[in-house]
Amino acid sequence: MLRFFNTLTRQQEEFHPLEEGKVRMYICGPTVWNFAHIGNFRTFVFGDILRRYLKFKGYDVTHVFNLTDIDDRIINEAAARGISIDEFTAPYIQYFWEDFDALGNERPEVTPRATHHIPEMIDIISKLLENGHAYESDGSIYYRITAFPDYGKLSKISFSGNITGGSERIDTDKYEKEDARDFALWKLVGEDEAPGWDAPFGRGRPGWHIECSGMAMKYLGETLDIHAGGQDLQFPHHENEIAQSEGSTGKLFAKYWIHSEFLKIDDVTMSKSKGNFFTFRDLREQGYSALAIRYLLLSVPTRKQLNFTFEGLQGAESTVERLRNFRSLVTDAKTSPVSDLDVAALVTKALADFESSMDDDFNTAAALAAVHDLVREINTVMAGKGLLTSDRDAVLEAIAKFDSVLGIFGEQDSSVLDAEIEALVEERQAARRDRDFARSDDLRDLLAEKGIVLEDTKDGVRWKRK
RNA sequence: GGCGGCGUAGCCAAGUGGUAAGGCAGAGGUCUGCAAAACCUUUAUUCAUCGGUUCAAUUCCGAUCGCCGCCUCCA
Repeated sequence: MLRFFNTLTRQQEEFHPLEEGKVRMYICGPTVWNFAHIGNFRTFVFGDILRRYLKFKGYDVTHVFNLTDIDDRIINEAAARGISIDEFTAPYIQYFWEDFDALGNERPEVTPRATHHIPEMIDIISKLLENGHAYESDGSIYYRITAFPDYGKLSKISFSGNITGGSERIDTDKYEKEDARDFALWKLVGEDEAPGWDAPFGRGRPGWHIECSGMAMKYLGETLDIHAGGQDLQFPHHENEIAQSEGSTGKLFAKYWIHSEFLKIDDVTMSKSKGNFFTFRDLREQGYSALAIRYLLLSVPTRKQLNFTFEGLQGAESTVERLRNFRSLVTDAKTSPVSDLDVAALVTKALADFESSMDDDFNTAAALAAVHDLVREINTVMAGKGLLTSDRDAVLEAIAKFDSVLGIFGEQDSSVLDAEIEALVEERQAARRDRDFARSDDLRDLLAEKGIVLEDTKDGVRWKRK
């Protein structure tokens, strides 16, 4: 049974079964023209782990991932250049997906553009106006928080001494709102002064929370199973989504909320405002592999902050290499009629440990420990008497299962070398047989330059791509 | 001011009321022409500090110190 611990809302104090073997999940992505930094991608990698694991458990997953394009800067900039919003955002979106794919993430089923869903947003706002959860003021539409007593249930924010009262950040006179906490659903823009969309309640632009309610409910229904995103979105974004959605439907909006914690760089939180952020591509350009970056990002459970260090990234590089070596060693393992250990039992235990760890609120650190335990145990068996044929197949199957969730083993190297390389390997083998080690070492260096690393074993030469 | 999180070996870290997973790095060894890979051994009498509860606390409670976040565009 899948359990989601560390529940954040009153709704989650009891377990909501995921019905009908189906999971509908929604993740808030970044604004498209921001260059998502590596901390952003932690959230997206976890979203990917989440959907992969649910599929592993046999659920049919529908995953909606929103890269938002409703942003005043985008709308204004596109208008200033005389191009459509889609034309303006296309290169940014492409750039994002390149990184997303390179990190080994599966594409979500639905990746909607907010600007293509204005009617859905208008529909929700109209309902909220009808049932008294929203009001018009000075041409704009605001959400009436006093009409939604549950407001604050997700973030457990109490407004007793908070925003309504003494916060210096809110200038209550600046807004024509009934209550300082009320937030904009629809922002009026003048007839010709700026780009906007026509609505029954006037020409304007959506507020920055309504898009997620609109798209989530359009594609996933009025009640979602899982809603995820970065921790910083919990308040106010997700709180406001709940208010909008539940205010308009009267139904539970999301059964589970999962918030990814921030990334720290040498114990300082990475953020745009601090300017201490770097992107996935920065790390790639420094020579780190996508697999190692992915490994590092998922090596700490998503609800805890991860302290990102280059020492740690280098360590992840070594770890990923060890995992890849392991799969390669098992694939090529010479089978033996006898074995030192009950490998079938080890595999069964590793799979069980992996699954129970993941079931426990997606404890990836513990799940990885199960993988590493099996790797060490099987390496020991291979270093001893060897693997039974059936055991080798069982181990390879287990690796495939682990990796269907984690995606950290990467592609398996092609088993075919091109003829030129093949000839060089043969030549080196001949030199070794003749004990011409100088020649043999030269050839090994030459192959290394061509990206082929050789390892001599008692069963012959092994090679892998660097 | 309101709300929340964290402090475990050189580094990244899991975890539990009964006495510390895993990875990286380090040291020694096995194997090897060398290298690489792999294996074995080893690295926290201790989980920020001080109290309390308990037969027993790293794990519960309280206090203290330190660090981080949300409340404001960022995942």
